[in-house]
Amino acid sequence: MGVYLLLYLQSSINNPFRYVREYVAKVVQSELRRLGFDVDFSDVYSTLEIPPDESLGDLAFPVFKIAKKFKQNPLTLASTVTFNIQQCKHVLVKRVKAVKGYVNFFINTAELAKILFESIRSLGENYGFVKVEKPLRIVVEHTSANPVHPLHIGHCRNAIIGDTLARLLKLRGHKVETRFYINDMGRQVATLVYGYTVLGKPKPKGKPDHYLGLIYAITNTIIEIDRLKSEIEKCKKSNEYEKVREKLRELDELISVASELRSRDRELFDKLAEKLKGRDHESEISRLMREYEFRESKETVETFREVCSLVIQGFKETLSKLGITFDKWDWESDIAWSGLVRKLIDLAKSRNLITLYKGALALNLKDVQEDPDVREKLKLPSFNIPPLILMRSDGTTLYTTRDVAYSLVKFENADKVINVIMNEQRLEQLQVRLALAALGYRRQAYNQIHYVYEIVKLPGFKMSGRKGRYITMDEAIEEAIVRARVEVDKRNPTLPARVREEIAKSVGLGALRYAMISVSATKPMIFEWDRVLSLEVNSGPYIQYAHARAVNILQKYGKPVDYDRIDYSAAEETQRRRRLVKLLSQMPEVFSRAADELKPEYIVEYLGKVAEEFNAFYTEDPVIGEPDEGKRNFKLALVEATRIVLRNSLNALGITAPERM
RNA sequence: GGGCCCGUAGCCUAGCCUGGAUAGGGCGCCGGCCUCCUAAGCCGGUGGUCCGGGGUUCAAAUCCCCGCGGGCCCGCCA
Repeated sequence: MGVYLLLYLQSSINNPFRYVREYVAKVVQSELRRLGFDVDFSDVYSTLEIPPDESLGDLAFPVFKIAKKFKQNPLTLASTVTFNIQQCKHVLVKRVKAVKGYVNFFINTAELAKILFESIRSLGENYGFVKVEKPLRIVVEHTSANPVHPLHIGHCRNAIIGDTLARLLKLRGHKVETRFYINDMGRQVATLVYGYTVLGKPKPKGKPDHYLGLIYAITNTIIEIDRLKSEIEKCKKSNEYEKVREKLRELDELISVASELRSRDRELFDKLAEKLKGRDHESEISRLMREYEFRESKETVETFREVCSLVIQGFKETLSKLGITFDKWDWESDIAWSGLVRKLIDLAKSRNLITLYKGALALNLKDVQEDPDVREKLKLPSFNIPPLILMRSDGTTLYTTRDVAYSLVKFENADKVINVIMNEQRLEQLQVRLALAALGYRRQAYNQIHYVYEIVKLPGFKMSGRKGRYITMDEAIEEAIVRARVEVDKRNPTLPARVREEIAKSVGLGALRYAMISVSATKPMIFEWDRVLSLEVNSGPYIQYAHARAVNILQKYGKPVDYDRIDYSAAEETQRRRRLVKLLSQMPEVFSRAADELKPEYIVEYLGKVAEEFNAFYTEDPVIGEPDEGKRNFKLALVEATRIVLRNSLNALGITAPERM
């Protein structure tokens, strides 16, 4: 028992269910050892599982592996172990039963409840957030949308995933830094600058990112149309009619895009079309890019910065509505201007890694791909990744090259870097890591995680910033709040307007955040208002509602819970109470796994279960009306524990827990 | 052509990494429950070739191989 006591002191107070596992694992291990089977504690611990049906038990040890290892009949072994365990008394174990090769344990829930309540009482708003022993410095780069249009619902998924990961890691005890990469050197920003300049740099009407986004989409579409038209002429001259037909179809599509855009702001569209007429777009945009990268023109530099700053101002406004902020905003151009990109190219030269690919300066990735250590650590696919082109013929650099440099910047003060970037960029992200490895930056190559998420589609089509076809994040947020407000007004017409508005915000934003992480990131998502902004079961509001009910009971009761007069036998009286006690004790485990494996959806799933159990408990087991004082105190403590678990878990996901709704 | 991701009831989704006991939820549909802590709720019913076929294993939704369907990538774009 001395060992158990020690374990109790170590882990029970902040992680009740883990303590139960350790306790049971210890019991199993010592029985097996007594029988002459030498097994590791950690093996037994990790083999324990929760039975599919609680009538089988609360925790189970399948003996199959061990039976095989020691050449025993699994059924007999399970029975023997069970019989032996039954010979001693174990505080936390109520009953043991052997079933078809499993040793099934029934937990003494009254004892578990004691530990749980003690933990809740002493930790309160920190309950569940178990810290890692060795904190890491972790950078989470996310959102990083091109500063040429407003954030749309695709970025919304990215932002919410990234922000949630950062929250989890921070609560886990890591030192987290969030970063936004401002991709201001690409062709896209140059295109916007081009359109913005020919218009005479107009002052934005309305939200700047929305206004500039429209200018960008119009400029881009007109350029594309002009390009297609000249290509069609070329093909006609060379009698390539198949191609002509194909391009005409493309042109048709673009013209309908143009008409959509024109209907959004006729005056702006016509003016832009007028100003762009007859210009050589390609060479003007290339000139702008050159002038910016090499800082050849002060005016160009200022215009690029001005345009990006305006859009970013819009980003910040949007993100702040969801409570998302960044520690650092990194300008791609700053990295290029710092000379770091140049240094990397020199490094590649000195290491003899430069090759010519398609006539351009490129990084040889052949040797690094053959390194078995690299192959394994980077999980390389079984095909050859061609050399990475570092520079255009005109001497300007490319996105991927600058991204390699940016990786080094992110790693300056970090042990690990997590990039939340869509699936489309998988190969590019792999190339970055491969390039890092080739250049000798193994630490960076191996500790950079590409956190992949799939794009968000609209029911009919794919969103496109270039075509101006998107649902903006601002619209989504607004709509979410509006929908929630309708419900709040219906249910609580007597509350002051200010309070109703606050609840509507909490519920609407909660629904949005919950929906965005309740689907695994690698699954494509189709955005439908009714699904994303659901206010029903298995939604953010469902969880919040359970929380509000818990708060309501405690408020109605009006006094603090009396933990000294609890009749713990109440814990064993109903299945519902047992389940709640077990579930609530599991929060620390669930949270830790979610943070360590970067899977916030574990918490979503867990919250669903807790809310469901609590709602059922709420309807079938009156708390305040309980006549027996000891039992009433038990129930009150259970409600308090539920309240804290729900609130803490919601907060970990960036969702607020309203006290009433 | 090559590579990566996804495929679980009419629809959405968990479980897959680390194989275990009758595959969990939700939406929808059908039927019940507010003189009692907020019905954004609860209870019951309906609905499954876990894409298909092989293999490994005492045991496969889960691991391996071969296919099928959908998405994405393979640019001196980002």
